[in-house]
Amino acid sequence: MTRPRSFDETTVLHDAMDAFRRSGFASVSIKDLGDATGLTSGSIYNAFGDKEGLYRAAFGYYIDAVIRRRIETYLGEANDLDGLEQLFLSLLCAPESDEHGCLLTNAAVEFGAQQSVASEGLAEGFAMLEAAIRRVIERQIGGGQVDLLVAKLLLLYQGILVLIRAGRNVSACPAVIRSEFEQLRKLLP
Amino acid sequence: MTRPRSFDETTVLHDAMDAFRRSGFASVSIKDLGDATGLTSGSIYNAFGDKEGLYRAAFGYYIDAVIRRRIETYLGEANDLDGLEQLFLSLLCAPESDEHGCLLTNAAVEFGAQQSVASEGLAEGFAMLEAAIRRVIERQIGGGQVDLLVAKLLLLYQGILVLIRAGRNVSACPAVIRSEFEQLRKLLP
DNA sequence: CTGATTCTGTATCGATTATTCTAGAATAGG
DNA sequence: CCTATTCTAGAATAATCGATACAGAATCAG
Repeated sequence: MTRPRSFDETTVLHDAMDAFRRSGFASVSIKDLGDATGLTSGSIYNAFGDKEGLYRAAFGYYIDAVIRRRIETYLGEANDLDGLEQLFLSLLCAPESDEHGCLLTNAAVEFGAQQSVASEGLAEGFAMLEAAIRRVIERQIGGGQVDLLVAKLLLLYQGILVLIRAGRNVSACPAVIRSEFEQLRKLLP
Repeated sequence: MTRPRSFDETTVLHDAMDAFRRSGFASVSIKDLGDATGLTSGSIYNAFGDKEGLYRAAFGYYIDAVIRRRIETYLGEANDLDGLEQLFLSLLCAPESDEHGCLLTNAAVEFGAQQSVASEGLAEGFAMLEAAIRRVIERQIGGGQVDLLVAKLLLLYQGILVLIRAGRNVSACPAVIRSEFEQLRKLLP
C-alpha cells in the first residue's frame, strides 16, 4: 500500500550530484535541483527532507559510485603501482575532466574545515582516498617514507582536480603523473 | 570639495578579501561584508558599484598584496630554487594556513572554467604564479622538461592549498616540498 | 470497491537577498 | 558663511530563497 515513487533514486542522485559538482551547494537553488532532476520541490522535500539532505545523499552517492568505484576498478585486489598510476591518469578523462571537477575537492574548498553539511562526506572521502593510496605504497614500497609518499600523491590528486576545475591547460599532467610513478618504481624493493 | 571617505580602502579590501576567502562569493551577503568591513551597504555600493565590484577589487588586492608580494619576497631578483622552496614552505605558515585558504584556489574551484566575476583575476593570478615558477625552472634548470617541472610545482601548489583549506593534516607537506626540491636540485647543471 | 497511506504538484509563506532611494552629514572652494 | 559635491546611514523595494501546506493522484490490502 501507498503510492510508489515516480523517479529512480539513483538517476536523481546522479543528476543532483552533477548539479552540485557544477555549482557547489550555495549557488544551486531548489528550483535548479528540480530542473536538473525532473522532480518538483514537493517530491524533493518529501524524499530528502531538505536541500542539505539532498546534498548529503548526492555526496554519499558520489563517494560510493565515483570514488570507491574508481578505487576498485583500478586497484582491485592487486593494489599495485601500475593500477594506481592508471587511476591518476583516469582523472584526466571521465567524469572529473568534464569541467565540473571532483565533488570531494569542490566541497573541501567550498566548506573548508568548519563543521558543515559536507563534513561527514569529506571525512569519509578523504579517508577512503588516502587509505587506498596508502595500501599500495605500504604494500609495494613500505619503509619509513610511506607517509611522505602518500602525502605527495594526495597532493598531486587534489592539484590535478583544481586545475581541471579551473579549466587550465592540463596537457602536461599525464607526463607529471608518469614521472611521479617512475620515481616510485625506483623505490620498489 | 566633497565629503571625504570615512574608511581606508586598503583596510576595507583586506577585510573583504578575508570574508571572501572564508566564505567564497555566493555564501557571503552584503550584510556580512558590511559587518566584516565596518561599512554600511550604502557606502559599499557607492564605492564599489555592487557585490561583484567589491569582489573584483578584493580579488585584485589579493593578487597584488598576497601573490605578487610573496613572489617578490621569496624570488626577488635571484629567482633561484632555494627561494622557490621557501615560497612553497611559506604557504604552510601565513596567511594561507589560517584555514581560509588561497583566494585564487578557492575562486578557481567555486567558479570553475566558465566566464564569471572571477575570470579576470583567475587568469591573472594563475599566469603570475606559473610565470614565477617558470622563471626559476628555466633559469636554473632549463632543457626540455621545463613544462613538466613547472606543471609539477603548480600542481603541488594547488594541492597544498586544498588540503590546508580542508583542514586536513598537512604535517607531511614540508617533507614533500623538501623532497621535491631535492630532486630538482639534482637536475641543476 | 473501500480505506489507508504515501507521493506529486502547486500555491504560499516568511526570511533573506542584492540593490535602490533618500535624507542628512561632511568637506572644499569661493 | 554659503553652495556644490560626495559620502554615509539606513529605510524601502522587488526578487528569490528554502521550506511548508494542502489538495488530489496513485497504489495496495482487505
